[in-house]
This record gives sequence, C-alpha cells and structure tokens, in this order.
Amino acid sequence: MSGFDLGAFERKAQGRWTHAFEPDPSDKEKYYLTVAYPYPSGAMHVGHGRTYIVPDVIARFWRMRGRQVLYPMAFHVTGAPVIGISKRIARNDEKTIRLYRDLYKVPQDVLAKFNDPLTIVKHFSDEYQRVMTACGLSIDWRRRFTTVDPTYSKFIEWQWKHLYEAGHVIKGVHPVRYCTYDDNPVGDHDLLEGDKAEVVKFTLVMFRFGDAFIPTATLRPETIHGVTNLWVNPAVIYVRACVDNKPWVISREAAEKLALQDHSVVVEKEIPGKDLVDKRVSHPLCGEIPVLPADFVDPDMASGMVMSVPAHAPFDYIALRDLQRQGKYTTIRPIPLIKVEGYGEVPAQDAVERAGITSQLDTRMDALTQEIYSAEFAKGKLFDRYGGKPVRVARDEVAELMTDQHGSVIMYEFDTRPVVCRCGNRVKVKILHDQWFLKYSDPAWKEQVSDQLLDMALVPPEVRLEFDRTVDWLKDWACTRRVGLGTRFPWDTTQLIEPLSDSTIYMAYYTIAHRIKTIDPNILSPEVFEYIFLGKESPNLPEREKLDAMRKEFLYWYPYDFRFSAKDLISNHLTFQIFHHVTIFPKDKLPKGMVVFGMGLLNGAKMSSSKGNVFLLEDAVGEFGADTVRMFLMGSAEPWQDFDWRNELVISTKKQIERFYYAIHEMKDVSGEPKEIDAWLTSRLQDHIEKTTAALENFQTRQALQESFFGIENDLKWYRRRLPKESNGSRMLRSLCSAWVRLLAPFIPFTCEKLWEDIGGQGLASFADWPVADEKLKNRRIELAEELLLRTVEDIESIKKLIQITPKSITISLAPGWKHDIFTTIARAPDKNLAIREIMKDDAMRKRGKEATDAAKQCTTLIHRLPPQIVELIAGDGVNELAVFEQAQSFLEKEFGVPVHITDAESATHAKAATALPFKPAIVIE
RNA sequence: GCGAGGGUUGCCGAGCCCGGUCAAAGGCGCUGGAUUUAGGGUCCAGUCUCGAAGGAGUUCGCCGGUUCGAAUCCGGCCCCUCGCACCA
Repeated sequence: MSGFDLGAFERKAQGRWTHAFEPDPSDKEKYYLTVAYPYPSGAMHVGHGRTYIVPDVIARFWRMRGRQVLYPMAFHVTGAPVIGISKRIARNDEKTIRLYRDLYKVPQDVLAKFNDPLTIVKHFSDEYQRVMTACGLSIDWRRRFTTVDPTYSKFIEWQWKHLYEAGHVIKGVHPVRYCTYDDNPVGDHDLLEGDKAEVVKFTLVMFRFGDAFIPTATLRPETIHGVTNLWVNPAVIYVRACVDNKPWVISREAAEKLALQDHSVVVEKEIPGKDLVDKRVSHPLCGEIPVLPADFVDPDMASGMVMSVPAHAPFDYIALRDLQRQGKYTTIRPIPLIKVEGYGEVPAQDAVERAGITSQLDTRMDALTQEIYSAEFAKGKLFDRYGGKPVRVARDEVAELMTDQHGSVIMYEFDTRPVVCRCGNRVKVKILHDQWFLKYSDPAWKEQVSDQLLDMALVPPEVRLEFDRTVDWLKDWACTRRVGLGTRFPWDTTQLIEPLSDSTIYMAYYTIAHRIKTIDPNILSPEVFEYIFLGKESPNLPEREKLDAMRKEFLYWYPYDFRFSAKDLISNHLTFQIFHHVTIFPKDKLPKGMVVFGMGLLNGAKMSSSKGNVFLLEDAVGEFGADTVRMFLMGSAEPWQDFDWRNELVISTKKQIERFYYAIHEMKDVSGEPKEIDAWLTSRLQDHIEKTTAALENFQTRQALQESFFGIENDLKWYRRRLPKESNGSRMLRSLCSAWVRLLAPFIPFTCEKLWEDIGGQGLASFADWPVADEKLKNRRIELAEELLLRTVEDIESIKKLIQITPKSITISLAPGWKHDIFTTIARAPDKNLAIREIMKDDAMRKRGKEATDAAKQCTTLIHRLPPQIVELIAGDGVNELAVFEQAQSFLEKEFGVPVHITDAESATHAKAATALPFKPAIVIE
C-alpha cells in the first residue's frame, strides 16, 4: 500500500488537471457560477481561501452531476488603493514596507518595483492565480482579465452608454472630504484620524453687525427665538472677509472652508476676537443681543462664531453662568422656548445640575448636549407663542424661512473633529461640481430591481430582507472619480468611472473574455457589444466569425446561476449589479441567484491584514496540504456563517483525511460474501448519498461533509463491530469505496483523485459521475432491526456500568404480543391521552388490570421518546424482535463476553421480564 | 441613531422556520481504559447533578405569556457582531 502524502497527491493531480477545467459551450446543461473578483493589492489569507473554495466545491459537485460548469476568475484593479500603496512605498513608508516585505513576503527586488501601481497588481494577481491553482480551484484561466484591459474598458463604455440612455446617469454637486494639500478628495483609507466623522449640513444664521454680518452655524435654527447673545473666542484672530460680495466676520479657518463650498471669499483684514467682545449684533427673529467672550468657541468649527441659547444648550448655559458668577452680564436670563417631557423650565440647567457638572471642560458635556438635542428633537414642542409646533417640524420651517428671507446659507462641516489626512493636513469639506451620479434613488429603477429580487434564489434566505432594505435605502451614487485607475468617463474624460460602478455586469464579460483577447480593441464599438450581448444587428460588423462565437458563448452561459460574495457587499456591489443588469439585459439574462458569505476569524479574532492578524493561504497549503485546508474551511461552518481558523483543529482535519485514505485502501480489495449487515450498510449509504446531495444543492458544505465523511465513517465503525471476528467485510465494500471517494471528491479532490486511481476508477475523479441513491437498496426493515439492536446494546452497557458487578450471563426478554397491540393502538391514536381509555374498554385488556394500564402508560412515554419514523415502522409492519436477537446472539456474546439468552417475557421467570416493551426488551444481568 | 444578524451545556457549533425524537448531533479539550503506542498514533468509554437496573432532577442570555408539553411559538429587557456610501 502506498503511503499518505498529500504533497505527492497534489503534484500528481495538478499534472492531470492541466486544461481540464476549460469548458466550451456544449450539448450539456450548463452551470455558471461567479465570485466577486479579488482586488490584488496583497497576499491571500485563509479567509480569501474560503471565498474561492466554496464555489469550487459547488462547481465540482455540479460538474460530477454532469453539468458543463464554468468557474471563471479575473482581477479588479480599478480604483485608488494601489496608487496610495505605490506612493507610500516610493517614499519608504515604514509601515507599508513592513507589511509587504514581512507579512506578504514580497522579495526585495520585486518590492523595489512597487512604486508602479500596475506592477503591484500584476505581482499579486499572478500570485493569486498560483495559490488558487495550488488550492485545486477548478477555474478556467483562459478567461482571466483585468479591469484595466483596453477591451474591458470598451465593454464598460458600452455598458455606460446604456445606463446613460436609460436616464440613470445624472450630473450634480456633492460635498466630499477634501485635502487641500493633496488637492484631492479623501477616502476612508487615506485618513489618519476621524474616519467616523460625517458631513452634516449647518444653517448659517446671519446676524447683522454694523455694515457686516456675523454668521453662526447651527443644527437647530428653531432655537433662534431663545438666543441671548453670541459667543466669540477672545484669543482667536477673526477676519473680515467679503463673501459673495457681502462683508462677513468669521474665523480664518472658516474663510478657507467657505471658499471650498461655492463661495467667493476675499479676506480684507484681521479682527482680534477680543475686539468683538461686548459689540452688539441683531437678527430679525431675536432682536439685538451682545457678543460675549467664551473659551470653548472653536475657530475650526464652522464659522467660528456661536449663537448662544443657554436655556437649551448646556455649553451656553455654563459659559453664561460662569460669567455671571464673576458679576458680569447679570441681566441676561435664559429664554426657554421648547417644552420637553422629563425636563424642567430650563432643560440645559436641569441637565447640568442633575449631572453635577461644574466646569465647561467637563468631559460629559458633549454627551449631555447630545442628550438634550435628541430629547428635544424627538419629543420637544415649541411654546405656543413661538408657533407651538413639534421641534422636528419647526426646525425645517425656520431653516427655510431664514434661507428665503434672512440671508441664511448652508455650510457643510464634520460632526466630529479633527479629521486628518494621511499627509497630516486637516481635511475640509469641499463641494464638487461636475460630479456624476447613478440615480439609484429613482423609484422606477428600484422597482425593477425589487421585482428581479423576487425571482432570485437568495442563500441564506434571511438576507432577502437585507437586500430589500438596501434597495429601499439606496440614494444616488457618485460614480466618477478624479484619481485612480479605470475607464474614462465618456461624458467627461477628465474623470474615471468609479471602481464599484465598473464591476456590475462583468459576469457577462467572462463568457467572451478569452475570445475577445484576439480582437483589436480599437474596433470594439458599442455596436459590436450590442450584437454579442443583445443580438442587435448592424451593418459592417467586423470579425463576424469571432463575434458569432462570442454570441454563442454568451447565449450558452448567461445568465449566471449563482454569484458568491461576502455579506458586506450586500449594501453596495451585490445590489448595484442587479440595478445594472435590469437596465441592460432582457429578462431571461438576469441573475438567478446569490450566496452570501460570512466572515473569517483567526483564533477567535477578526482577520485583518493591517493588524497583521492573518494566516497566508499559501503558508496554510504548504504546511497542512490543500485538501486539509479545503476540508477544514468547508467543514467548520456553513458558507454564510463566520468561521474560525484554529491550527489545532486543522491538524485534526488532516488526520481525518489520512484515516479516510487508509480506510479506502483497507476496504478496496476485500472479497468476502455479503451478509445481512451488508444490506444495512448499503441501505445507510443510500441515505448518506441523498443527504449529501441535498446539502450541496443548498450550498451547505458543512452539512454535506458531516453526512459524507462522518456519517459514513460512523456507519463503518458499527459495521466492523458487527462482523464476525475473522471477517473484514464483504466485497460490497468496494462499491462503498467508489461512492465514498466520489462523494468526497468536491471537498478533497487531490486525495480523491489519487484514491480513484487506486481503486481502478476510470478517468478523472473530478469528472466521475456523482453517486445516485438507489431506492431498491434501501431497506427500512433492516435499519429498524439494527436500531433495535444498537439501542439494546447501549442499554446493556449503561446497566452494566451502574450495577458494577461482573456479569455471568445476560437475558433478553421480549415483550408479549398484547403489549405490541397496545403500542400500535396508541401510536395510531390521534389523541394519545384518550387512547388508554379506549384500550381498557377491551375485555381481554381489562382482565389484565393494572398490568395493562401500566403498559399503556409506559408505551405512551416510549412513543413520545422515539423518533416518529421509527414509531410508525414499529406500529406498521413492525420487526420480528425474536429473529433479530437470535441472529445477533453470537454478536452479543462477543460484545459482552458472557452467554446471552433470549426469551419471550411470558416464559421468563425473572420479575424484570415484566418490564419489556415493544422495541425495548427487558434486560436481566446476573 | 438607522438597517440586518446573533446569544445553546468547558470551548467551537448543530437544533430552532414545521413545539413532544432534546440532557440536547458533531468536533475540540479533558479523564479513564485498550493497543508490540517512541509520552504526540489508533480504538473504546466517560465528561450538568443524583442513582447498585436502562431512571430521576435542573439546564439552552434575562423576565413574563401561550400550551397537557417550549432551547424551539408570542411580548418585553439586556448584551454581542456586521453594514450605513463615494471605499474595495
């Protein structure tokens, strides 16, 4: 027998698989699955492994079931991340270098070339292909492409033409995080600090100040009626600036920000904050008020000036109180204007005093402010003299009034600060013009998507709700970028199509990817794609033969059957792709299903490359073997559940494969005559085949593995136990070997390829026929008999343990016929509680008296404890218990090493014998 | 805050949708035993509590309800994870 050597199996199979998984259209029914293609900016870890192995298992399963299976792969390289990475490497950023050199193990000479972003993606996409192949993924690599290929760009342009013509592409303005130093919008990954900050809309309330205006930013314009003063920071230098041709007094920072937000700003002169103290300002809605000094005023917050509402804002309240304690401004009184449940006349005072806050600098002040803000917004109502409306209504109304009549404008600002760019500069909010959007907010478009979702299979079913909510919630999506790699936006070639927006219908591109490579990109006009994908003829189409071949591929493969992706893509990619599909393709080419994955954990903690908490897939494959990695990942959780990689569990998985390997070798040449127990094993095998098949049809890899691996293994254990001492089984085991190897082939293909050869299988295991359960080989009666025996053995064991005597003999007494009658009557009774009464109406039973009622009660309990199918069988044809035990007598004597007697209860002498019930014989150990 | 998912016995994790088969699968860990076992392999047994007869008792985040009967259904509460956009 040859030894167990996963590495050798891998090398051998790889040789035989070359070009094996490159399907073309054929007469067979197709099965097309896709995964979200990777963005190759780093090495693969075991979490990626699962993402691609799950579809591979499914692909292999359907391939063995006779389908023509397409599993393609490509690389997504559009966008900005690699640009950032290459820049950081170019300037020798320590952290980045360490990540790539030490964790991803990029050789020094390769790393040196990483200042070019395309080199990075080239390097890692080659690595991806190498590692994916090492994992045994049955991918058609002929179709590999990247999203910056010129032909792909042509395809994207065609796609966008459709979107545009459908009216889904619109132009607008959009506030973004912006770094004035880099002169670019700032994405999450470019932030040093403040990634949680959100852009919020402030209303600038314009106070008249001599010939100028002082704008104060607020989220609560309705509180204008309660303003008692403005706050200015005396230590800050303010400026007088001409904003949109009107003089404003604002902080220096505010001047810069306003310039980014569609305002013309010309700074005229500086004004020290202290010079503004005690000046008077006015607003039509609150009259004339003074400007007071306060240290808490932050010049980097909006306009740098604050309107004070001491009755409703804790900061304002405390600042005013502190001044008044010094004997200043004692005539100013907070002006309450909102009634809110749970607070007194002056909510800010109430809250501050309740919390026992004494200082403006108390860290709880922000939380307190938030608390009052929320309470007033949710439950607050303005006093009748201010209109009596709920705050949530009044707020918008007042804002509108101010904008229309009192010169208010909107200013964008972050809700938390600071927000700092990687370059160290403060990030500001800029309004971008010429920003293009995909109009996902369009109700008609949404409805098309919702309709399509109804026709799609979603796995697991719980995600359907999440998809529905996402469609509901989606707003317009800014779909162009100024930096990054990608396809030029056709209506403004200075911009690029944003990476999520160029990855929505590429599953269709896979069908032609290998063929389109032979065509000059320059002739790929929209008409060409119109023909390939929609069958629309136009005059003078070039390369007609190639186009026809591509049209044929598309028609054969499309639509895809299932798309696999991680769960965090539901709120964007997975939903976007449906939007795009419904716009471009006819109904019969729309997606059919999606499978959504859970996340990966490493030793209980979230996997994260940036935190170094990853285990590289290539290392895992090298250390444990590809089959081990596959089987572990498939068996540890269902695809949609989170899984946890733990080395010690992986090691035991490897032992399991080894056990399987040797088990097959031990069984493959066995030649004994079949016995009764072979029929049992065969019958059970049919069940495992059925259940494994059903599980894989539902993408339950874990369940499938439980059935096909552990299920069969446990049956074999019982089987061996039941064999006579000298026997090692019958020749029937050979067919079990064949079925077992094929059942496991999708999971551990390398080992199975080797075993398939060893047991004389024809061709590749990867293309062998999937086992089919044979109804004729199922034998419920034998299974029931074995079940009875097994339960009795377990009972004997537990009694033996309890009584702790050395047994000299065991007597098994079977229940008499009349107890079987009772059992059957109760089992069939619709109401089991009334059945006893019915039974006791029978004369024969009544004669037995208490014995009969006891038996009836015990039967009722027993029936509730047995699985319903078994009860049904016992009550039906039943099982000849006497025959079962007589046949198993030598087995039982072998098991327990003492003589075993079998009697029927009526002829037994021991008192225990009376306790015998159907399917539960009395046991007497002496 | 909004949206989605989840809390099971030492751990991981089935089961809950379709209430009785559930003291609750499987794996891991631990304990004991067997084995020409190299102290790491394999096999067997045990692993909530009690029990010298296959049984009984208390468990499935917390509280309450429905039911002859609830880990499973309903209501409330607490806690955890993920997504919330211009980022792949």
